[in-house]
Amino acid sequence: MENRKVARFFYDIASMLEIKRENPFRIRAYRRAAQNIENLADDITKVVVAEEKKIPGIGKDLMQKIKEIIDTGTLQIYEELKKEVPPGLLELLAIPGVGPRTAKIIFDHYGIVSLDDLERACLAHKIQGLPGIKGKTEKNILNGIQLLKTGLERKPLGLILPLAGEIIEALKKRSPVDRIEVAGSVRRRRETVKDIDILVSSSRPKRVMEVFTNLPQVSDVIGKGETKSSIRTRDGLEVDLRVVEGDCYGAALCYFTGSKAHNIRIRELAVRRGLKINEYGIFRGEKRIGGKEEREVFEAVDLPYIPPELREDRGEIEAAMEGKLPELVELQEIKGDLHVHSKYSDGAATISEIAEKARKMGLRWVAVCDHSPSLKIAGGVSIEDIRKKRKAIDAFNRTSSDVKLLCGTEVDILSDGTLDYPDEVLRGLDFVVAAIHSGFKQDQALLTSRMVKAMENPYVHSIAHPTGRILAEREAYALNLEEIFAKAAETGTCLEINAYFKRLDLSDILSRAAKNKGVRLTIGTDAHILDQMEYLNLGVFVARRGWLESNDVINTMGYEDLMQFLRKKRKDEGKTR
DNA sequence: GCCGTTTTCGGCCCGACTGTTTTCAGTCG
Repeated sequence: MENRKVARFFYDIASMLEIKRENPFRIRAYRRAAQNIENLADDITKVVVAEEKKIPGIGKDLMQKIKEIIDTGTLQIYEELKKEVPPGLLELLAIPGVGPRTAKIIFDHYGIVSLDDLERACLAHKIQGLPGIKGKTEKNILNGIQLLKTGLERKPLGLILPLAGEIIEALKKRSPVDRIEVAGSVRRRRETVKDIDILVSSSRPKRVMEVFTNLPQVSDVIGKGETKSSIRTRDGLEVDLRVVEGDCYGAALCYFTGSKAHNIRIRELAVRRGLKINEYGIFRGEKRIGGKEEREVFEAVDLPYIPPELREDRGEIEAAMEGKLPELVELQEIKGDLHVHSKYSDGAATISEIAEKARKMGLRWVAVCDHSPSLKIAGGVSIEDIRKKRKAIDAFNRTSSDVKLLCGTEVDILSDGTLDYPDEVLRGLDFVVAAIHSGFKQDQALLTSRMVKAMENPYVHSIAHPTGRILAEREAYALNLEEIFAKAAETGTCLEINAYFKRLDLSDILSRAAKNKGVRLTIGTDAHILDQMEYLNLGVFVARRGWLESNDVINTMGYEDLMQFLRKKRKDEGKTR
């Protein structure tokens, strides 16, 4: 999508203006615009052409600049700024502890524009002695560079949640906490997170800090104070703990949950009402008028409660004002998993083990989707074996009343867009999810046409991991998503939210875009071992962050309704054929 | 540069911490 490219221009302009010490509010305007463009569910190019939708934070001037980027591929003001502020200088801003002021001073004196050059200069002690910089700052810069190099990168939520849970349980058990919750991006369920924020209320904060900094998971104590301590875990993750008084727990929870952009909007609303909101409560003048519960913060600015997953300033404030917040799908509403592998292909579990696991998780049905023959490396199921699987699943279903299995497949979309099983075979299956596993490097038109062709098949119910991206490993393949969404809506094909912790594909933003185009979503864990079925919650988090309601997600259907729904596409297609 | 249930001009979120400072600037979340 173009959105990220356009946003990049504005982010860079903001940084360059910052280095030039321009008007801070102008800088903020560029940043906010960049963020809003990045978070836009629709293609910015289309929005600009249509001119019907107002993007918050983008007025006449910035709209003109977006047009310029789309038309010419660049921006005049950007090119001019680049002459004054070399792009390399922006890299230095990525170092924790180095802001625009420090970067500028270093550049002005030594012309340094790269991490390596700055590291050498620090080691040679050439940085201390510059105006406002002494030994300690120099050392901090070095630490910052080190941190940046050794991976300050974000980690997948799925890996972090269990750790956050462990720490919270340990604190509950061993220290005098009254209330305790995870905050920050973990609470907002972002797909990746940089650190874990935990909020506690306690009458004995010192004791809580003591226990926290001595947990077995701790490798270093970064800082330890009365109200805030930070540690690094053995796998290099930073965990911040904050302790507040019970009376301001709600205000603090809001504050530490963020996002920052969301908080700013809420506080702006407070200012207009003559109020002040901070982490210590809600204030009218000097007088505290609330803050014990999170709900009070929203009430103070005349808004309904906004779930943490929506707090990204992606339109949730406006929606809340108009009473149009979505009723987000809940984990408890999910009746089954639409993508699990069994021993028939490369999964580790038998169908009865899968059903037993589903039973334990409180699910009512599971679609067992094994690979098709061309995916030899994953033990693709031959046509002969698929008949055996059909019989085994039918036999299982006859004896099981509480959990049902669907005989499914994850059929390969071959490089010419045909499917890896003939229609006669697909017709005999309950659920068909189609996926691209080869030819990732094909050009956009070809990849898109493969997927479109698959969706036109009346037996294909959903497309697995539609963009192919893998967090921190592989970019999405080149697809025309506008076309994919339109075709999905037209043919009644669903798109998958793959809940495997490294995929989460579709993403939150794309799920929302798909929904807006009239597409329904399926959630599948893509589990290859039983434990991975528990990633189902990650899929729900993506759905919630994508503003999806229960009706948008097929997994909320009971078994009978689901089977009826799955048969429907075939009939509808049959009519038009 | 945006934006308006006090405003089309004059505002624009809030506080903590750190390092460098004799009262504050820079950075961060």
